Amino acid sequence: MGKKNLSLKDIAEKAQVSTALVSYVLNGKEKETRVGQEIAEKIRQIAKDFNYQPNYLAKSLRSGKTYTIGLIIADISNPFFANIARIVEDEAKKNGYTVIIGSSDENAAKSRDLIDVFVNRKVDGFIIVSSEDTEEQVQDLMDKNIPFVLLDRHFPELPTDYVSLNNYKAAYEAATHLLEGGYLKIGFIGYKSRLFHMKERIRGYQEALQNHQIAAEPEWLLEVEFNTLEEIRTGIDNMLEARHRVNALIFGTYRLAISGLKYINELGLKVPDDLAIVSFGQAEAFDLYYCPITYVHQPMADLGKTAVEVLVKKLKGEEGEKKQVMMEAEIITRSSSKAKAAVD
Amino acid sequence: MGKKNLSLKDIAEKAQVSTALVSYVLNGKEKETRVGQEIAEKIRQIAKDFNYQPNYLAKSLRSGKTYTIGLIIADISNPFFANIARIVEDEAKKNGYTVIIGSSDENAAKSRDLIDVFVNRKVDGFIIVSSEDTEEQVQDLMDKNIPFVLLDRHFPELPTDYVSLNNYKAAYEAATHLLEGGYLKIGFIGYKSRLFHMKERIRGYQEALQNHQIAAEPEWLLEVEFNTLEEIRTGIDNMLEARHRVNALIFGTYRLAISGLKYINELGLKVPDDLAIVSFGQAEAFDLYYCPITYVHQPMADLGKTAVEVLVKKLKGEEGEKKQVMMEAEIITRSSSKAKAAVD
DNA sequence: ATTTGTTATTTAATCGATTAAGCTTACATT
DNA sequence: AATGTAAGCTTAATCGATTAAATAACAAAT
Repeated sequence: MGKKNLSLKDIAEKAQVSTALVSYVLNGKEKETRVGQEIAEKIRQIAKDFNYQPNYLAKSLRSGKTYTIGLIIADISNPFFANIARIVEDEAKKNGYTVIIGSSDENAAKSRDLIDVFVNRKVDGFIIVSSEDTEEQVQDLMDKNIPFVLLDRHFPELPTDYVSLNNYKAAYEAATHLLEGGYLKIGFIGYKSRLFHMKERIRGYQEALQNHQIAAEPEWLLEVEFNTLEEIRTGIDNMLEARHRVNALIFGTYRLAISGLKYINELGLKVPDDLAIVSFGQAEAFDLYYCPITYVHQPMADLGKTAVEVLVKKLKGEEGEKKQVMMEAEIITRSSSKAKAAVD
Repeated sequence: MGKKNLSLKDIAEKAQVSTALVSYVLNGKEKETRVGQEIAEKIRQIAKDFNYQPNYLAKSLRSGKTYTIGLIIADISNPFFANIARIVEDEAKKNGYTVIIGSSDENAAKSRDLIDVFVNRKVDGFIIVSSEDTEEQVQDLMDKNIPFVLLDRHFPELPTDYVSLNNYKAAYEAATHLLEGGYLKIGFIGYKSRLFHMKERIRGYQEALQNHQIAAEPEWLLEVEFNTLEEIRTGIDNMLEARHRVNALIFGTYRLAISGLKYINELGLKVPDDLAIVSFGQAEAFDLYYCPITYVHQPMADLGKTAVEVLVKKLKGEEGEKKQVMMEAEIITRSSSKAKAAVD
């Protein structure tokens, strides 16, 4: 109804009391501050009648708290991050926080910009999916005592809170799953990255082969710079050369899998007979593929939820030790990695 | 370096001047306010040395502007909205705005909550993908003089700014495309909704059939309440009954298409021979499907970009008439709607 | 009558920036 | 010498809320 936004002062005038009383009453401090019953009731009524809404800017300026969380991800248009963002949004809301999201495009400079902007806007804390070469930014946050939690990725050499996945184990299990299905020549397509999570996926893949006495050919590991059809094409061609031809492929992210599968379709290869497939991450596309794709299920809901929990606890001052949570992934087996018939 | 955040006052003390001068200089008003050259330089230097960052809360409280845009969408984890969100984020940033995103889940109550929260946080304006039964909320914003632009969906009876798609025409063309390919028995699966954009898609489909002298069977139109396998299954079964069997299907959203295609796979129907397919909206999954899916391409980048432009213009006071932008979709033809051989 | 205590309320500083208005100088003009 | 005026700064109010400290009003105790 009311056109303009009423302030505390307006309510105070209407109730013929000072702003202090109004503030006390509306913030549930009437007991401690001994506000009279009648006056309190009157104030409450007037606030309600005029639909008083406090100005959060003023509140925040005074209290130093904005009840806002900055979420830095690589790209909100990537379903993996979008899913996480949704969980974070919901969990944050449950705790009375609003989320500002920024997409870094895996770019350290953009990430720094976003963090700066969000710090200026006085977010209470950050949830960050780190990009390559952002250790310094993380260190800065620690120096400035700004609370944050790293999500999905972390830097093992930095003593930060984080919530991420046991990528080594997940990759190890993915490879083992294929090996046990009779696929002994397994390729891996990931990103060329200094980021720990990707390194761990590769290490898991490699150690699984080693522990099964498989001597991996160097061509079996492809680390692309970007997810371009160009690179994927060349890499897969390489893996398919006769003298070291792979019969299974693990993709390090679902997007790489989609690019790879497109090319595999082009080549007319049949999954899983010509090539078995396991991918990290889930995708709608995997369900619709003629041969549903086996994937490493990342517990996005748990990841996001836990990250918010850890951060909110820090924000509420219920600190404790560093919270370093490592979650387990689960292999969802579908036909793309069906065990080989006992031939071959 | 500096641990604590310096305020204007701190800078002023270090420079031995009043806060007013510092404010003038750092806001580029030294000319109008005749600040001395030397002092100005000194202030600038000190601000730089100590990496002074203004407190946006204070600025906003004073100016009444937060340079924040509230974006209300149905669900950030839905790629369609996530893509739009990304565009909006980037465009907003170019204009110096930060975006807060909220997911309404197509639910009027949640939508209202989000709007309230964002209004309290004093966003400068809104970009809204409206849910059903939110006309009142839109009207409230108008009454309160809060700038906003409706995106992707609008209410024809409300005189608001909006940026959306010519859904009628897009659906008409989609149906016509199928008709011209020889598919005369076309079903449509959409949502049961009072929202204009969905009604328009249905109308476009229906009028295309009419104008081609096709008498549509009532079973050909399925309006689901929710996107459940249950409803889809029953509906498609219905459309496939012998006496009025369809040979082509239009899906009203990409998610409906994905659900529908899953069931079509289950049934063992071959696209496009048993059933031709056209879907609204694009999806990664469509590329990977054994028979790539023809779809109505929605110009998300243009939609998002234009919405931000329109809103920012309003925010800058460069008003004018109501901006009501209606964009055209484009049919991207793939094999799922390949013209029938001249048999049948 | 004075002190003490309790309850109920107001005053005013504060958060950090912006900005209209006021105050000093210095110097030019009459 | 008196007046005007422009340059260069400072003062202080303001945005809207919170909250420690001060004050008022009144009852009970000394």
